[in-house]
Amino acid sequence: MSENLLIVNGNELISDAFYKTPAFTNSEGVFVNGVYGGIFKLISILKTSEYKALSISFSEECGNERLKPQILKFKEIIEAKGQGEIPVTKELLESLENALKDLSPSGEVKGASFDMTLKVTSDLNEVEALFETKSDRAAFYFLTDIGDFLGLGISFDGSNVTYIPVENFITADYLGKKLSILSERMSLCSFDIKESYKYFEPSEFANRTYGYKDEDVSGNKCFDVLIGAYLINPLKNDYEPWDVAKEYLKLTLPKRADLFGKEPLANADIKVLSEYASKIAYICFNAEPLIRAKLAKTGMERLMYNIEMPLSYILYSMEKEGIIVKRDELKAYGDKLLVRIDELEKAIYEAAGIEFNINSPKQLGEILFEKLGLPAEKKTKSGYSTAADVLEKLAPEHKIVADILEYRGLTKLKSTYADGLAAYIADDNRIHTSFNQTITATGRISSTEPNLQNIPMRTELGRLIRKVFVPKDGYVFADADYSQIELRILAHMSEDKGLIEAYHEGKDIHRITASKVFHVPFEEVTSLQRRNAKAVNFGIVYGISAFGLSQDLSISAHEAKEYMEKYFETYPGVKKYQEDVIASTKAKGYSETMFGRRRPVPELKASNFNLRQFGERVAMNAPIQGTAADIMKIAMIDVFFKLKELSLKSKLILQIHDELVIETAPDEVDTVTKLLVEEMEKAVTLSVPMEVDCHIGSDWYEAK
DNA sequence: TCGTTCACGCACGTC
DNA sequence: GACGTACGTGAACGAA
Repeated sequence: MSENLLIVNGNELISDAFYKTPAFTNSEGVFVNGVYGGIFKLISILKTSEYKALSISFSEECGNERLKPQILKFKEIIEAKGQGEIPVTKELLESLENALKDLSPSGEVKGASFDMTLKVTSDLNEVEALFETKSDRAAFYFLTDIGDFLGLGISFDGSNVTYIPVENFITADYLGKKLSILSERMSLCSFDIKESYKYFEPSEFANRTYGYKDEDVSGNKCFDVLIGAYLINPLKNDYEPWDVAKEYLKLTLPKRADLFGKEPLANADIKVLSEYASKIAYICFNAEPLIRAKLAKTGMERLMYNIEMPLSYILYSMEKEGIIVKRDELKAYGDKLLVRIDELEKAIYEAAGIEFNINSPKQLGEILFEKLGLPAEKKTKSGYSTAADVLEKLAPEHKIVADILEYRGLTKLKSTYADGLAAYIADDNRIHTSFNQTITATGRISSTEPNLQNIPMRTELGRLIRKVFVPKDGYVFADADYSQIELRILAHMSEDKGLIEAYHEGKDIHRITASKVFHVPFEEVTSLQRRNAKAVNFGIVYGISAFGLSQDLSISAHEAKEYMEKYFETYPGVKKYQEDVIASTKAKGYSETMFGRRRPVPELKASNFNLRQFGERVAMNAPIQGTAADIMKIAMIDVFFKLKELSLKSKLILQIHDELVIETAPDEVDTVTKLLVEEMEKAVTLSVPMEVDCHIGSDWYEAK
């Protein structure tokens, strides 16, 4: 009960708002800025946290003639809602919002305003003095523009903000060092903190040589408002500062694009720059406690403090390290593809009797289904589907189809990988991808510019690209991946006896499944049976439908349904688990991983059947995929700090969901291999063993 | 009118 | 199920 009760001192709330909100009157000419601001704050707290009830106390004392009537007015409004503990309901929020409208002279609800004093200085003495400020925390924001560091906004109390432009003695490195030192004695908060690690290193990580224990949640070191907002709701498309300002503080901050457009920030007015950076620091300072409280309420403190925050530092380090790509060999690979692409292009034009743009699904559709009269399977919104699986079925009908498929495959390799990757090779001959921590709905990391998490693997020709990814001179790659981590998590979470037992046997899991499902001895499982069982195992993890499975295996929906029924007979715990997880997700409105990471699933309550079905698949998949992501993140942190503890030269450089790549010094190969396998396997203890395979190679092709 | 920019759909690479 | 990128297309926009 007490956990969910918000206790408010009414006098303080209104008094605080009275001084922070500019004076204004309601339509009757009575000053109401304090009431307005107070209710505004109350609503924002109630909305961003999970209080079940509200209790507001008042005292006679208020010490200010102008303040008193506003406190009384507020008391009147609150007492109309009930006495003592008032339940927090939708109705309560609505009536509070209506009260706001009544208070506003125009009837329009306005956002709160920045209660901020901004000082701009680059005077060395002043800056030195500023960094001596006594406080238990600070919020800052590095204003950067395509690599240029322009200035720093920083606040120690959430109302006085200083903007320090980079000039003269005040360099980016100087400010970074100041922050590093500051981090030794106070908690630091920023927005998208990974971007500031270029200049500053929090002492928590700089001095750390070991991972994080489950039991000590390291609550108060670094804090990233962006990551916090993401954990609370991972479904949003973006988390710009203005967005957080609006959601948590009801403040309006212009979007960066609106303020500066595409002009380089260096050209912008110092006043605009300083205001923008300072407001973000202000937002961080004031949103931090709200977000911390919400993370505590929702049980995501460990995720935030022990996992995501240290991870952001590690991702920065991996990005900075990068991976060497052999420019010339990549070029040669592309040229080789081009020869064959040209041949195919000619053959396709020849067969079609006309030159057209093969890359255009529209034109291709017209050629195949109208000019050549192949049997069409109209699928997409805008015309014929020419997707690979459709074309494969058409292949026997006309020789052009096979050529088109090959052409598609080769041009994909050429444009996305050969040419695409080449554009990202930096002067140090390395590709420095961006690992994004706040994109995915499930908790996975994503990689962009370029995406190094989808380098070809399936076909031999595609896989050859991996030969151009190499470690530095004399070094090798150590590549470690979890074996079927998601299926193992399913076994653990579903507590299915058969599946758990199967993993303890330590034999080929797909073969065991086939043997059980098709009732044949382990040794007599055919390769087709194994393939089918594997597809079902795979599909189950995705919460696949019978239709989806039928597509995967190119069998009828009826057959697919039979497979799934047989599967559920074999592993009844899995079926039970899936039903339970759908029900609980629906009841709670969100799914949860083993570590408490949440994903809202509003689709489960949709009236549209297909959307609801989608919601069910999400509910089945998100806890599995998300738990795998959590485990890998823990492993990365343990591996990273272990490398540091042992003062190894080897560096973690890539993560591909269930796989880690370390650029390994030749004399450290044995240590690193052992370390990787050990740390990854012990990142979590499940009811099934965790298995990690590690390979060494002199390029990524060989190491995989 | 022409060229550029943008959002969108499609196709396909990975785990 | 979860992503990111390349490409073609058509609409919107601005300059000429």
